[in-house]
Amino acid sequence: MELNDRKKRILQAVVSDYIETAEPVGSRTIARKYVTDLSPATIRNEMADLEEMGYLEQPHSSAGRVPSVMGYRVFVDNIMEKYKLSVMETIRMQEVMNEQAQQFDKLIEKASRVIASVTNYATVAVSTGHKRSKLKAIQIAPVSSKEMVLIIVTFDGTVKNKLIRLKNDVEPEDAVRLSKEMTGRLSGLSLNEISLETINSIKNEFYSLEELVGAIIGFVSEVIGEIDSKQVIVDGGVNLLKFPEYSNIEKAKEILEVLDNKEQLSNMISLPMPTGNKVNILIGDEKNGVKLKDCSLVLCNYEFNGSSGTIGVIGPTRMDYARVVSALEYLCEGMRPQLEGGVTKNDQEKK
Amino acid sequence: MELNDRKKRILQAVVSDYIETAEPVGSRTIARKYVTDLSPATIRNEMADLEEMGYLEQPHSSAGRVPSVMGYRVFVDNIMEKYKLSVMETIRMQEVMNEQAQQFDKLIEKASRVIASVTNYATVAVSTGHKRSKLKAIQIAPVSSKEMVLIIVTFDGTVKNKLIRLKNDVEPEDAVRLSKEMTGRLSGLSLNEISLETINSIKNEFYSLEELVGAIIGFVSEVIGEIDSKQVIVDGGVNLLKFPEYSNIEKAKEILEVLDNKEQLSNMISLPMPTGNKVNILIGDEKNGVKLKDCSLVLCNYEFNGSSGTIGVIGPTRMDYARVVSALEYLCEGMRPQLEGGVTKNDQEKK
DNA sequence: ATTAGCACTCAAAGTAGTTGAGTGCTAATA
DNA sequence: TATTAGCACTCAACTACTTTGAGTGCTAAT
Repeated sequence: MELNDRKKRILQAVVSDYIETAEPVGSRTIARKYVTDLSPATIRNEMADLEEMGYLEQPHSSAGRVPSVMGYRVFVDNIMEKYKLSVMETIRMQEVMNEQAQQFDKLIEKASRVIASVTNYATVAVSTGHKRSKLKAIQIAPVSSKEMVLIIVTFDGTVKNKLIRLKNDVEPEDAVRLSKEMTGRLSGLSLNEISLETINSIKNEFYSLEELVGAIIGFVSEVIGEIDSKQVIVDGGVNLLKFPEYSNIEKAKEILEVLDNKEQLSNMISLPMPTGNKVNILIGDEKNGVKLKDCSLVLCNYEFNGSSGTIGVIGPTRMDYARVVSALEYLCEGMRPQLEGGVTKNDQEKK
Repeated sequence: MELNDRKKRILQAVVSDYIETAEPVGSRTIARKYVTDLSPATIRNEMADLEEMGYLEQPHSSAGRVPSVMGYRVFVDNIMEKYKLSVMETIRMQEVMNEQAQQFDKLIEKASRVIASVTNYATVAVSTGHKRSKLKAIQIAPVSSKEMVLIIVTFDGTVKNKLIRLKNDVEPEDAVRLSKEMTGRLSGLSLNEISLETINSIKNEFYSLEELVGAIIGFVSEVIGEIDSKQVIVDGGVNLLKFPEYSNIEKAKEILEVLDNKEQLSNMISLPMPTGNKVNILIGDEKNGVKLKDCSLVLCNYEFNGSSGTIGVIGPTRMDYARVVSALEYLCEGMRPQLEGGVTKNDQEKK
């Protein structure tokens, strides 16, 4: 049997209505609200076909139809129309993009927050590719003779700092010299390219600053660890509670617990880097080993000053895919490298 | 009527059992499990008295008794026995205290996490008193000739940084000079004592570095803003979902939404600085304007290198107060100033 | 090919009836 | 006089049964 035009129209009606109401959709409803040129009986016949083809399901024999995972799939891939973001929505997203464009880590945090609030689902973001981000500078800023702030800056604009207290005095000049030297030797290397030999040679050269050098090395490895164990940001978990699919606590707990488990989330999101920075939609079934039956996940990759990552929206399978996709695309597009005086795509569109 | 010893025993039984089971407690249960030397009938009479006195309530006429807010109050103030923390519990808390003792902001984050996981309720922490924390140093660390990391360090060990990009080149020497000068002039001042005049005089003196000085001033005011608008940390919200009082979604949503609203939380927690760093227990009724009827809040103040704050546990009124109080007291005690070589109270106890 | 009509299905909502944990009161007991 | 056994009473929670209505599939008419 072929998915002809009429069948498509009816499938679209079922999915759209179900997305809106969360109730099984009957033939009458469709005839009244969507496909007014056909009678319920005809629609019933078509729906029976669609069910046979695997696009629809019936919760029980006298209920309306509900989209199956396959149904959502073709809806998302072939039927769904592009959602046009409202002005308010674009403004809210742009505000964030403009505000804090320098610091990678903060940027993602803000981005997650907007996406959660614009889509009304939950957001998850991880920064991968980070690993490859190269060291730009190591700075030692003396606070007092025994206290230093260590700073590591990478090429993507991530800044990590640590306040340390030393037992021995260190002259500010020495600190400056050391940081210059370390920056010189280590700059351009990716964080995990820094070898023990390099470190040791610095250690030998600055044997008088042994304690400080030790602290720096400790900090560097700490930062490597931190950056490698990708940062996972979650926002908008509570949003999900307003959907009827989570009105029973067990379901709600299930998903909120997943959102609380950064480890698991990271696995779920970061494995399946799909094509370019197109959005990728995972529906229903198990996603990367994490089983969240009735959830969908819309993922989008972003890039920013050489670092990249994935930001995703988690919600019920009955998610407003069109809106979510548009929002994510707009945001990720707007997050492309912001070089000095650079113009992002969204800016251009506005003109 | 007087709250004699026998009544106290029975009240204790009711509260303890209700805390454990979340079910109304009947006279038989008490006679079997707690007050074995009295018959159910006698206990019934006493319970009727306790109800008349306002310490107990009946959900309906043929149910057992449940503690009233007043009942919890006297339980907490006069009846409850101190809970002795298990070794595991103390170890878990100490690990955190020792690990990241230098940086104030990170410390509180970790502390919240442990408390949530040790108590199995939700934790909320704010850092107040921060406002009074004094500026220790302003550092400018050049990354390249056009990029600088600005760093502000306060006396309590808070470090804030920001990566900025300038239009004009700045010589590293100038940056060093400027940061020395600014540290010299501003160090020791609390963040909101920094006056416009001081700022302007620096601006005049370093007119050639106008852009950089401008950026720094912007950053300083940003940091003041950030520190004044207290940082609110929340953890363990999902923990609450396992309690039957939140098995209906509306209730769950209500409390999780409060936990999501940092503004509201901050008001709820930070207003009622009670005596010293003793714990303070708010039961049931409205707390500082936020109405969360069936919740209790156990608060404890901490101090750390001159900054202070409040950490609190939120849970159902039927909370294991004794355990929560002990955990909070232990933790806040352990968080006292960690000066070089200093010994905290908990360390001493161990010996 | 479409549709009106009708019998059929089944979850959800409503209606009793039953059960059992718990109470309060009274009269017997230590 | 304080305690307790005994008993009638209450009421949420559970079960079993009925009703309702939205929705279906099939058939015969258009």
